[in-house]
Amino acid sequence: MSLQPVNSEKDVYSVQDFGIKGSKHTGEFFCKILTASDTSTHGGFSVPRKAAEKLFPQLDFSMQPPTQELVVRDLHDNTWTFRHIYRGQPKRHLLTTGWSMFVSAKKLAAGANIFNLIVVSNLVIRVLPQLCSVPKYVTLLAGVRRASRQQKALPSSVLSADSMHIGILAAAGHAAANGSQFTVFYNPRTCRSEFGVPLAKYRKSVYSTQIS
Amino acid sequence: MSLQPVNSEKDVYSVQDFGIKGSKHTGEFFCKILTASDTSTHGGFSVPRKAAEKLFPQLDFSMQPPTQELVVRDLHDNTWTFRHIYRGQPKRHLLTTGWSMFVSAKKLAAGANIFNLIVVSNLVIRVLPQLCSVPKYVTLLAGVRRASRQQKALPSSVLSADSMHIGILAAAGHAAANGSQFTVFYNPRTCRSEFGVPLAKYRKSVYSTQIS
DNA sequence: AATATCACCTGATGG
DNA sequence: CCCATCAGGTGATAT
Repeated sequence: MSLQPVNSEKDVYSVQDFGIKGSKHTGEFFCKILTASDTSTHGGFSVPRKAAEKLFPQLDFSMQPPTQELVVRDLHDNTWTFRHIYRGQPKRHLLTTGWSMFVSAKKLAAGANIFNLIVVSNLVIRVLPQLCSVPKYVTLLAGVRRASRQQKALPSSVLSADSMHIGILAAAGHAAANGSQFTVFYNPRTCRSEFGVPLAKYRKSVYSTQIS
Repeated sequence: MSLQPVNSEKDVYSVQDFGIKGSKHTGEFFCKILTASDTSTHGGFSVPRKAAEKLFPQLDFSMQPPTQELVVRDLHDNTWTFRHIYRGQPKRHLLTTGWSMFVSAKKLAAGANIFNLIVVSNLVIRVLPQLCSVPKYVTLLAGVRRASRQQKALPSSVLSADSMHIGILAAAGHAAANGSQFTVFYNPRTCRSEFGVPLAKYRKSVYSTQIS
């Protein structure tokens, strides 16, 4: 999370402007339980046909094979670039180059073979309208699952929670006083989650007032 | 083993004529302990450089990449075709197409990761002089290892060993009486073997007389 | 320097 | 018929 000082009213954004465009966006997402093949280091992401055709910018089918570059942005405003290709026999949509980096960065993992269970987390990706003439936002919920083997707990800070709060507040106070940017790191939650909720729905239900 | 009736003196071959050309052949073989990569379904066989350069027909290095087809014959006179290619960074000799069929047919397997142990068996391959102007025979000892998991014993015949001998002799006798061909199937040994011995050496030490 | 392993792209196959 | 998995070829990297 990056916090920046507000210099004018124009820098204040409402939740509605924050990328998710309300009802216009309804239904424009898909959720897929990741398979072993999707998360293996060996291959890419097999995109369900309907999702690709409905949500992705249309491919130029005169190309052999049809290919395009998809630039997506996650909730932390990190951008990810994927090669989107339509190939194979029978033909199918795949994300190849760039996908494995995303898998490892997000610690995505397939579920056990028996249950093929993936716990969906709160990761949301919007496909940037880079290759469309009409801006088009796509929401993609990516599944996240804890590795089944017991993970080493991240070395938590030797500071107490109170000390950390104080430190963070001090940093924020200093930045505010000087009009400079500062960054707050937080631990992404590592517990399992049973549901994936579209960001807009979450915000609507949680916030009663706008945030800036 | 295929046995055929002898019809004339010209059909009698000495051991020397049986493919292995005595001292001319000395040293023209190599032995390699197969790695996991060599036997995986994923790739080919990584040929030790010295072996490839000394024993294989020379590649045409004007090709990009240099490639040739190697036709080899095993002791049972089965022929196997391998694509021999020199590629990668750094450059190396590989057998690709055809190798995996050979691996599965011969039940080749890498050793345990810990020991990388392969038991060398009595498989000998000669590279046919197909692509050389001067006939050139190459001996290659391929490693064989039992799968470490307990294998189902092959269903042995319900016949006793004595009964089988009698049956085989009867078949042979009938074929000999009628001047027809017959075939004896035998179980390739499945036990581990600590050593690989060149065929010529083995024959020299075991047989005091020629066989036809 | 040689080569074992790996990441990654590919079409084929079959549930 | 979709797509999960597989077999196989490639250069990069580690050993």
